[in-house]
Amino acid sequence: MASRPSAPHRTPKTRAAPQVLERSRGDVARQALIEAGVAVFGEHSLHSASTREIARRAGQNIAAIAYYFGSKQGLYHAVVAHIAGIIDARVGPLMDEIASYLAKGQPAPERCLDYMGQLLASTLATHSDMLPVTSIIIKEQMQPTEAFSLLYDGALAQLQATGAALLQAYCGLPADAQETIVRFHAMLGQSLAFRFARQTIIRRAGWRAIAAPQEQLIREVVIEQTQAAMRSLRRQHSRKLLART
Amino acid sequence: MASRPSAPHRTPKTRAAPQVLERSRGDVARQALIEAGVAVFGEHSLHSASTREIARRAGQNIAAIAYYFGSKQGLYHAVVAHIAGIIDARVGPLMDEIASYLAKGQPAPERCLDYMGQLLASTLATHSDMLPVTSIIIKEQMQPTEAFSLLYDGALAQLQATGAALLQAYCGLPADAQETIVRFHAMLGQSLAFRFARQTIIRRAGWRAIAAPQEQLIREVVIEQTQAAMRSLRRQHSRKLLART
DNA sequence: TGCTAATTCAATCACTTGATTGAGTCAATC
DNA sequence: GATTGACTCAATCAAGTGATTGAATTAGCA
Repeated sequence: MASRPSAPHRTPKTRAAPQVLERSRGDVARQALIEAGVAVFGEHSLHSASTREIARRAGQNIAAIAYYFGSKQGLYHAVVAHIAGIIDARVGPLMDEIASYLAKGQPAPERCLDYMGQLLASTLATHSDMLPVTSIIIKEQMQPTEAFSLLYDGALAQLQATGAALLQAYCGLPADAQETIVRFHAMLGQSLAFRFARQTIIRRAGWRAIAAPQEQLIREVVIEQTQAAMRSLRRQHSRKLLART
Repeated sequence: MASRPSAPHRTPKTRAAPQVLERSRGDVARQALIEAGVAVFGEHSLHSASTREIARRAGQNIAAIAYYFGSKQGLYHAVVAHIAGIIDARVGPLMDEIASYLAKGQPAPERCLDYMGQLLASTLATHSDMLPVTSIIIKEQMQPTEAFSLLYDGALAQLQATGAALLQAYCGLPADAQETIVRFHAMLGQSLAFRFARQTIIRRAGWRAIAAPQEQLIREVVIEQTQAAMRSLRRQHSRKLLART
């Protein structure tokens, strides 16, 4: 952790908002390293990814990693935070809209069904650009490092909460019940299967990749099956309420 | 690939059947290396896993890896083949039973529903013993090596085929249609979500691990939601048939 | 222009990696 | 009991690892 006397300005954390107008030379280098990091950490594990490879792809010197991020691990954390930002940019607006809709009270059942479909569809990031992102996420799922919290707190928790809220609104399940949580996670799994069990579906279906037409079919199926499960659940719940009176 | 003159006997492939009565000294060493390999390749990637670590855990000398498997990659292939055997041992008998039941013709709808539930439940291997296995599988899904075929041909293909056959029998979908394949993969995803998106559900639900009570709840939810989707699909199909007449 | 801080660079460090080697050990067979 | 082939071992190799260093370069401001 010894900082060099000539460079005491290391940024503490690169947080969100990778927007336009890159200012200093350093910001360009930082951004290039993070983007190269996404690619290389996606292809290799945290340990086997080589800083030389990352620097090479970013067009930077190896020493730049220590200079901007302190260490390889520091760069990795910046990469994971960057990914949380990507996810949030994809599904954040929708989640906010759903939250504010539900907050108004008296949600229309059909609207809830539709929102759930949109929510699952928005997690269906099968585009090849998202492949290294998916790869890093799943490594953190299976062998979480301390960087997992960046992902969870930064995006995944809100996704789970939104799903549970929709199940409560539509099916009457309490949003914080174990059953509700498990139900939404299983529904989400339908979508995740095409990102996480990627090679199996590609081989089995004889696809070369998962492109627009494939994603279209997947989206329809996932939405339809999810809504079927939700409708069935809603009927069960109504029946239970009737029986009680 | 130069073989040593004093050890020209390298086994070509360790295939399945890791049954009782280990004979020679070599078989014990081989087995120990494969089991240690499952653990270490589960925790690290193919590249970052260290042969020294594997040998240490197996209680073997490093040179034993080259001796028995030719190279680190040779050991890795043996490990993946071993995993395919584990999966097949878990779900193979059920798949065979389903296949022979369907082959008899005139399958009972309720029986099909039940089989699908059993099939998905059998893929729900959340026990901690299976963690490194799951880890290796998912690495092959995201960045397949040539070892992926061992997994796919050895177990995954039959699983997919069995699921599609059940969907055909119950819902009337053609087993080899894209839609059918995608539908079963999505259903399977409900179960896989608890193995692949492991850390998210553990955090979200506040679990310490996924043990028996958790697995019980997951199993019920997955089966119930899958059967709801299937029933809905069956109704759609019946309606379509009626409309045609 | 001159000064200073920010940034880049090649060189180097100690360390780990997979693989190889040849000598050594073991157990079975004659 | 010697011989043979299967197996184990410590030592060693070249190649690659993350990190560090101090000098060189660049940019911003006076």
